[in-house]
Amino acid sequence: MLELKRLREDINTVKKEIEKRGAGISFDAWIKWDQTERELKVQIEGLQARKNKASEEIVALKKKQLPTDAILAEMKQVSQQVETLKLEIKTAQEEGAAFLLTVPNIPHASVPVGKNEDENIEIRQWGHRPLFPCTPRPHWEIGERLGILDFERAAKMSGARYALYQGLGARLERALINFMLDLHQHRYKEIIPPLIVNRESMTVTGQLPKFEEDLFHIGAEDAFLIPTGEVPLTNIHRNEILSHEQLPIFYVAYTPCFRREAGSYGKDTRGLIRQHQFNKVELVIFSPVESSYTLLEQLLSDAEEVLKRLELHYRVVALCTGDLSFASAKTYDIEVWMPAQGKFREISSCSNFEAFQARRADIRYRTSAGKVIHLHTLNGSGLAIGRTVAAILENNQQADGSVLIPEVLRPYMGGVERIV
RNA sequence: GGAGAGAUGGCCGAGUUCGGUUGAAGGCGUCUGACUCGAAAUCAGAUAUAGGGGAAACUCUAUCGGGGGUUCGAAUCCCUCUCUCUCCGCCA
Repeated sequence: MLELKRLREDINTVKKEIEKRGAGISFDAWIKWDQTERELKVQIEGLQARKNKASEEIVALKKKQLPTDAILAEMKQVSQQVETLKLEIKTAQEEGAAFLLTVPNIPHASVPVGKNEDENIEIRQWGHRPLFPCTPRPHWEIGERLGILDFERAAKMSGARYALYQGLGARLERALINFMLDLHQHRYKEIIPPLIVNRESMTVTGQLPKFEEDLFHIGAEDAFLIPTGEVPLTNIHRNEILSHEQLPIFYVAYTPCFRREAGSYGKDTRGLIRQHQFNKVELVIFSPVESSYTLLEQLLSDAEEVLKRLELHYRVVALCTGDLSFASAKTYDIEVWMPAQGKFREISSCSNFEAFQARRADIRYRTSAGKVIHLHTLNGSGLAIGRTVAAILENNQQADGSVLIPEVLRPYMGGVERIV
């Protein structure tokens, strides 16, 4: 949610900034609602003040045992007027608030302006493409041949876009989870959150009200399966006032994630890239406002560190305004090299939401100057586990069909060096 | 699932029986000043958030878990939802 003050004082700049996303949002109706709301508020408050004064007068009259009929009758009327005006203001408020929940965040000044992902900017590359004696196989083929991935049986029990891991495949997935959690321990506090959250939690992080069709909904409870650990982690401090000494707060959590993937029919239909259920290690930071962009770089480098240790070739891109997600002010994607596809694929997304989520969640902190203000939230994948498995299978495949386990994972695999 | 109790400011905790200068006693904490070489102790004062008006001093409005109702007036009465606690049942 954007800052009301900013919208009121500087609507034209805000419009221009939002326009960079290419979202095509009109603020005209909101401006009217807001004006109506403020006008009605002045009227209501005037009447309210009269009522409060009258209330004191009534007490005084009663003490002196004087009649109160006249003033009671008058106040009854005033109360009715207030009632009517309140009904009017409620409509304006509800319409205005509902609209604001659908407005995306303002991109940070450093975000490159562009229409779509083609205009994202590559920041750096790390490592180099592995060389193969013959055409590298896609990871699903490798996984099925080695008997560690079974998509057919997963489809039988659940449908398309589910995976069944077996044997060393399951062990590799678990090894990655533990490796990543251990790696992030030095800065981040480990959390195991609920995987089912309520409507409000989803609204805070921005999945609702706009993207309900992407979520798995549990109708009987009006609850949702989380699409990312970001949701419960960010909601940890909902409606809280923290002290500046507590900040920044770093959290890491392993969670399964659940996504409907509505509208992505035909995309990545094979393999581990796009699943309805996948595992992820998520990093979330609660930051003082002045250091959130420094911490974004920190977050990014913490996520990169995982790929470096796994010795996987990757690049970092800065998303352009047209590719930025709804709640984000600035996002870096980390893309890992996928040899079979011959391209980089997103494996982590690190974002600074500034106060966008904090305002929705009302997460504030007391500054050293004693002011209470909304803090900044950041999150990043550190990393998506399924995609990491895919990257390892493809990048580390050998001519004989086996797959080498990255050295750092071997202690997590009981010393296994190679899947054959 | 059944029966009951509760939710008040940064924290603890009165007030709810009998609705009326109660934005809310008291304590703790925090801040400022006095005392002190300094500190502790002590004393005095200050100490919520949001929004409106005003150059400012200041002033008005809302907020006692959320929503709704009764009333001239609600922390206080009624309804409802959420959460917490106690007892019983069931359960990994």
